[in-house]
Amino acid sequence: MSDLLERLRGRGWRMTAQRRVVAEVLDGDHVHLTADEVHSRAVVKLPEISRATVYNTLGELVSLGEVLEVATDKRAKRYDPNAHRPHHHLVCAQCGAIKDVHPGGNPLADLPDSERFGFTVSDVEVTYRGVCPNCAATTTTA
Amino acid sequence: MSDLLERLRGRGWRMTAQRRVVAEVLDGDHVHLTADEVHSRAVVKLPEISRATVYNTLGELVSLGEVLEVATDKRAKRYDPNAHRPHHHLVCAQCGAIKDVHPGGNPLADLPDSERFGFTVSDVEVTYRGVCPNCAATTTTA
DNA sequence: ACTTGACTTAGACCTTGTCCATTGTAGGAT
DNA sequence: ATCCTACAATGGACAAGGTCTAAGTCAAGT
Ligand SMILES: [Mn+2]
Ligand SMILES: [Mn+2]
Ligand SMILES: [Zn+2]
Ligand SMILES: [Zn+2]
Repeated sequence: MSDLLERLRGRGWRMTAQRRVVAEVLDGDHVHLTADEVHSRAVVKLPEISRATVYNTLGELVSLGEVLEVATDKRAKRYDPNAHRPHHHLVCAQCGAIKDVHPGGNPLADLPDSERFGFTVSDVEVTYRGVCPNCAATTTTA
Repeated sequence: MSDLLERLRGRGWRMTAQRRVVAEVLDGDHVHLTADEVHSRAVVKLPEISRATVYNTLGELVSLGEVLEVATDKRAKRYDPNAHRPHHHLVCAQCGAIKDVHPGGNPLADLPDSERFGFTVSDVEVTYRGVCPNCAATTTTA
């Protein structure tokens, strides 16, 4: 993640304790936190950080292309630091757990011209849904 | 759509003017309205229908499997009466227009076991994004 | 026609997210 | 080392989408 901070400084980003903390919270694999989750975790490290700053910083990271917005459920947006490797998502329908996945195939090629309604199609987003091992175990035991 | 109303009555649904109007508003192809859009249109036919009733009725239609919730943008949920023919969506990134599409291929088969993290994967949702003919024309002219 | 439980209503309330005026500060200039 | 100032942070108001409740209404079985 210091990679990220270096790159941002290079882009003229003013480095502040708040921004550092947000970047730290977003470190890791399969991380897809809501803005409020980012805020809760940031508060542990920097008690006075405000909600507005978290939203601002996430918004900037998104515009800079360093973080992705993901909308897997129909509630809050989630923020995904894995922006440099294209991927899709696998979501547990019960607990909401989200994994990054890299399916084979080319879904764009699977959309015939007759199904394009004259659109210029540039992008496709795939969301797999199922039940995670954890939830499966809990349900069968109960 | 009277098919739908018959089926619902058969399931013990009490038939009211409000429910009839909501069902009417949701008739047609490529229909993906937000709850508030449903409400505005319903009000034209039945001026005193309330927002709460629209939300209640949509929620019931979703539980009954007669209407789908679609979250193509990150704002309001959209309600889709085309629940009996599985399909995916093609969305205009500029104006938000949504078309129902039926791609070939089998995205489920494209997710290798090594990318399933022990999940039982049961469903996949594909969203294509692009620019609709209308928006393309407007942009090139301007 | 009567009865009753399901349905509808208005509005309070919640969550997520944005906006703004004010206060604070990072980092270059001296 | 200190000063300066443009940029950043803050808290609170605001807005949109959505949920919940208490009270009134009505569809439909008898
Ligand atoms: Mn991801
Ligand atoms: Mn549809
Ligand atoms: Zn789970
Ligand atoms: Zn368009």
